[in-house]
Amino acid sequence: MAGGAKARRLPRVVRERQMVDAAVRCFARHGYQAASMDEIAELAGVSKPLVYLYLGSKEELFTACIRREAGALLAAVDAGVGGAEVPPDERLWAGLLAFFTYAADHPDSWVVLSRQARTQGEPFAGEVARMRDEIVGFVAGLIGEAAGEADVVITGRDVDALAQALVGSAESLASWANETPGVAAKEAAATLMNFAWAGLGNLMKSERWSPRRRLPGSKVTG
Amino acid sequence: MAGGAKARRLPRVVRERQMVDAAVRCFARHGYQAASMDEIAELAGVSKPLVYLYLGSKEELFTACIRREAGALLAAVDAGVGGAEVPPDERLWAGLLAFFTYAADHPDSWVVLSRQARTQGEPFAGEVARMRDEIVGFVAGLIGEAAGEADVVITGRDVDALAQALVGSAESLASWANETPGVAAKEAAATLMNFAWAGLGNLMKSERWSPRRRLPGSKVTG
Amino acid sequence: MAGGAKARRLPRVVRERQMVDAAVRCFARHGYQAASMDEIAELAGVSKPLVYLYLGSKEELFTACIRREAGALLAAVDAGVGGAEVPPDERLWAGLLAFFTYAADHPDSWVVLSRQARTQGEPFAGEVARMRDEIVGFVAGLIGEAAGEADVVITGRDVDALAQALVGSAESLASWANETPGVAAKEAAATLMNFAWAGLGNLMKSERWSPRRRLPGSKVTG
Amino acid sequence: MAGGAKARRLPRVVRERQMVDAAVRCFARHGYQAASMDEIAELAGVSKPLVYLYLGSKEELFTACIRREAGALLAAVDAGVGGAEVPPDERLWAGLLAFFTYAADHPDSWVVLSRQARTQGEPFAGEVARMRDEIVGFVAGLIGEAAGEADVVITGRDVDALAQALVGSAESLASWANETPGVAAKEAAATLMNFAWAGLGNLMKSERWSPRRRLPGSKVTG
DNA sequence: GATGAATGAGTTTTCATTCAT
DNA sequence: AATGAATGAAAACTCATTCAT
Repeated sequence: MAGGAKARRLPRVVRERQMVDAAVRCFARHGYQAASMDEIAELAGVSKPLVYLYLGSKEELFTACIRREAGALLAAVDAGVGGAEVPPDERLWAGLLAFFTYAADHPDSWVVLSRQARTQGEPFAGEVARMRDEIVGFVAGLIGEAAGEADVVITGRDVDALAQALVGSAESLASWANETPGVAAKEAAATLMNFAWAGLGNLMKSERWSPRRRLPGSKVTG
Repeated sequence: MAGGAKARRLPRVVRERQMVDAAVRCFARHGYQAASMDEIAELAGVSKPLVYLYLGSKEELFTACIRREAGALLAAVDAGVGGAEVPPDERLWAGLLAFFTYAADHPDSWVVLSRQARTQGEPFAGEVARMRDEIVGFVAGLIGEAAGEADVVITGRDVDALAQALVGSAESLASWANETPGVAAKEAAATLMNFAWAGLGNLMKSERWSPRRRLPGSKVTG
Repeated sequence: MAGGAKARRLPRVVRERQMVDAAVRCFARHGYQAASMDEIAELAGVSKPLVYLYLGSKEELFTACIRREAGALLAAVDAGVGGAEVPPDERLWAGLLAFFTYAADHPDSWVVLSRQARTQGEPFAGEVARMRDEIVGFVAGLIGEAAGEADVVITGRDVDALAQALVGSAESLASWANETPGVAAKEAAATLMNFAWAGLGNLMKSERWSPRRRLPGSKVTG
Repeated sequence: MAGGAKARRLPRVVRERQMVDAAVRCFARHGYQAASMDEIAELAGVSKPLVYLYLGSKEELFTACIRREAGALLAAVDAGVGGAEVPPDERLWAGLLAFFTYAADHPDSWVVLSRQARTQGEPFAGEVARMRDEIVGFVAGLIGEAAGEADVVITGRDVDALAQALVGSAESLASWANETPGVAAKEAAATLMNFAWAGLGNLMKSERWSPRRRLPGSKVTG
């Protein structure tokens, strides 16, 4: 008797994967608090005590979800990005493409990481913040590298701020793309690349925007 | 006898404000689900039944928070932005400045709007999405206007995507600024202005970024 | 200024009547527990503290309702029934007619007395039981009287049981008549008179029903 | 180890029965609204969550009580009544006996069915009304049958009204018997049989009661 | 390896009731 | 004569978690 509809007595690793899969889905759909262990167990096709036996507690289960999904996202981006011999804009492009592709392919994972985990306070926010910091750091590195190549001096905080801005726009675009039918990952990546890298390029050329001077109360003149 | 520690028998409007104030704080700190009506009532200095008498239910209370804070944010931005006679970049600058200032001055409000409300599903997500859409629309208008001035043709969806990216980076920067000591609203606005408007400027000049061509599997050559 | 839509500053007696009127209606519709003092006060057109000022408490209010309505029902029946010079069957007929008429004219009152009050345990059940006992006693008196006239000896308990049965059938018929369109009070009274007085008459003649004798397991024979 | 004071880990069916038993008792004593789930759970010897897990909600629990008890009452009556070959008066006698016996043996059940359920509005009143209608229908059938045998023509509504009256008197007697020490089921059934069947018999013989004619305002003359 | 049975602790919500004016 | 403001107490219901098998 092989290939029954419901496999019993599976090895632990398989069962754990099923459970975390189910949990990611539930957490994505309902949020951490509203997702119930009952529902997760049912969706995983196991009994509740087994979930506790393998994953410990709801908190640990959520943490496991965050860790696994964060790792997968980072791995996907890392795999897409080339080594130091590739110029920074190419590396950013590759990273963005990998990122948008991951977000599109794993919408539940993306919702958990970008939304649910960050609103649940510690320890979850910290857990996902670590991953985000890594990405921000990666982007900051690229920006710094580009600045170096262009012989431009930028303060560390400016670099951080720019990286934050870029990552934020990527996050926003990813969610928008997931919710808007017909927006491909490649398209989103291209838009962002145009938007961001060009802006960075100008910064490199020290072309900064500043408000025009005008007399208080007077109308603006061309 | 003035200035007692605990004011009793206040008029309804005052009490309602106190309650919504307390609720915003609790919801910001713990999220919608984890915040308890008990805690909110205590923080507001009233009994739970009064909260229900005046605000109806937890759901209505959260909605009231979202509406009030979204209104305040929009009002702040609207008040900062000039009319159509002001050029778009100036209007964006003014809007960003007002936005970052609001987020810095009302961190709980900002957390509720940007994080908590958006993760709680309907009807809350929709409530705050309306406000965000207004801002995205405002930014999209500016971008379109700038494109018109530069005689550049951009598709509506590209404008939308750019607006999403810009708003996303502003959100990201606002949260980062709030969590990073010593980052002023003006500074954040300036960074974003440089980053974003310059990027848009390049787009206007049709200078687009595109990946360099390379043979599959081959190394990239500078 | 006379004849306004909402009269304020009414004399106490009037206000109390309004309140008890409203209470009877609410208690009839929702039952004692489910009826809320808020609703009663609103229906009476006064504020809740006034209800408490005049009627004391929910329990006292319900008791007041029961007392007033029970008194009204008894008064109606008493008024309809003649004195001792009238023969018992005529008195029963008059009482039934008055009773069915009252129940039809005051359906809320009847619901409160027959259903709501009796299910709420003490002290309410006792309150209404007193009234019912009076009616049962009245009926028992008539039966006893008729027995006396017919020179038949019946035990007190038999008389009680017969009175209980007669009153129960009257109650049942009254509720049925109120819920069944087109059944007049007079009709119900006539049906019951036929049904009951004839049965009593037979009893008077000592014609009793008893199960026929039959052999166990055998078929019944004519 | 048998006969422990408190049995733990019982199969679901057993627990459910215990819970419904306890619920019937509480509902009978306090009514639907006043009975608390806490008390029911305690009386059943389980925790509240288990009650909710097995029975769903207070409403469903009450419905379950009504259904079970109504079913038991109907089954008891059905079992007592013979088939169509038994003459109608014998069938009525058997039904009444079974009915009074059931009411005496299960006083809580009887209180729930006759009082509590009928005052709680829909869906409970409807639930129990179905059962009562079955009994009324059964009685109406007997009356009709008897009328047929006696070659008497009665309208359907008269039959209905008589059945309502008979059932009402049975209900009244049952409650009275339960509250009055020393009244046996058999005695109550006999009283009712004498009272009711004789009355019906007279109806069959078309001996109807009617008020004597008298001049308006005049005294009655023997 | 896996589960049916069970619960402590907490949630939102409601309501009769009172105070201060 | 009358009320807007306010609450203590308790209700229904849920959920993460564990035990015994």
